[in-house]
Amino acid sequence: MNMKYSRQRAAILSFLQSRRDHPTAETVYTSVKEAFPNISLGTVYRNLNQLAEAGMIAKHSFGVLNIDHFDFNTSPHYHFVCTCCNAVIDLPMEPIDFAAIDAKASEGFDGLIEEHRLYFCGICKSCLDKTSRQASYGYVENGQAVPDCNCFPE
Amino acid sequence: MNMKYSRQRAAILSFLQSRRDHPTAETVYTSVKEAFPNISLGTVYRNLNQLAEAGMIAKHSFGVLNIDHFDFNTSPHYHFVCTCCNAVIDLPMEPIDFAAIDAKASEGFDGLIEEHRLYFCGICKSCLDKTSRQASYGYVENGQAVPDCNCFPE
DNA sequence: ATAATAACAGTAATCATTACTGATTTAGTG
DNA sequence: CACTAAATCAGTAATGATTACTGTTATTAT
Repeated sequence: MNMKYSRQRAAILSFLQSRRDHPTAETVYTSVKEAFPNISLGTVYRNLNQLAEAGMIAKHSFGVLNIDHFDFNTSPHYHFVCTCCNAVIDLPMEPIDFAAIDAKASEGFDGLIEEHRLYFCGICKSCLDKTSRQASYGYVENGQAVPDCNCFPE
Repeated sequence: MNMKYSRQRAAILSFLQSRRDHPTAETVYTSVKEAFPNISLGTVYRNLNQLAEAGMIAKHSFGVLNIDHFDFNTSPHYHFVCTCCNAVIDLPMEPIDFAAIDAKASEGFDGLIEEHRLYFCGICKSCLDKTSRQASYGYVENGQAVPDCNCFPE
């Protein structure tokens, strides 16, 4: 199954390259639609999956989210997911040396461990700011400030 | 919102308690249906979510799988997901001390990291066995044994 | 140019999960 | 024990992300 060139796929890849956040298929669709008004969401999904399959982009499926995110950056790095606005943000940390942990996991387990998946959850800067701003204006529920976040609407 | 007793919820919880694997809502449904033929899948989902919300069970959403798994065991432990048969298996390892790693993740990041999610992927014992058995019988594709696994059909 | 086939747009289907609705259970009170 | 409020139920419809299908168009090698 050879990969043939297509203008749509090129546009999708180029859009991904231009972004540092981790767009969803829907976001890619909305953007690429500007240059290709007839492009269909299925085409976007198919191409994103092909590109991921070919190792040219990364597809991230976080359990806390029910939507896939795509990343032009395929080098190993870790992600943070904001449980408030669902933003996916790169963590500026060195790759962790997981050798010891993987070894530990393999002990007493008779299957073959091939990889691990790790990500971090919490509240991003924008949501923290919004939360305190709202708290100071009285948007408080049950004694806790209630963030009504859509900091990075996607 | 008080939690009122219900026979259905009791049966769901008791079923979960009886299992060491990590059943899906569908599996719970199929089993509890034997005692409650009229129970509906929606009821199972609602109760599983309620129980998870109350901290009585755990709900695990792994990115590699597109289906939730439920666990009576709420104590901290790590999981292994077989990418071949999709089984979810407890790893018999001590809880990892993540303090240093969490601290590292927080460095240079201006959001609030509240938790991390970690799990391991690979091939479970049953699938490994099946693979080698198939390989010896010639079920080989592209030079690699192709596991056709459904070891733990769920 | 032509022919083979990958890719397309458009649309329908899938699958896990959630939301809605009117009937039934539960649990506290007199 | 009756009664009432509210949680829960069964059944069904809706949702939302993703994939599959189909007939047409674009790409690429000969």
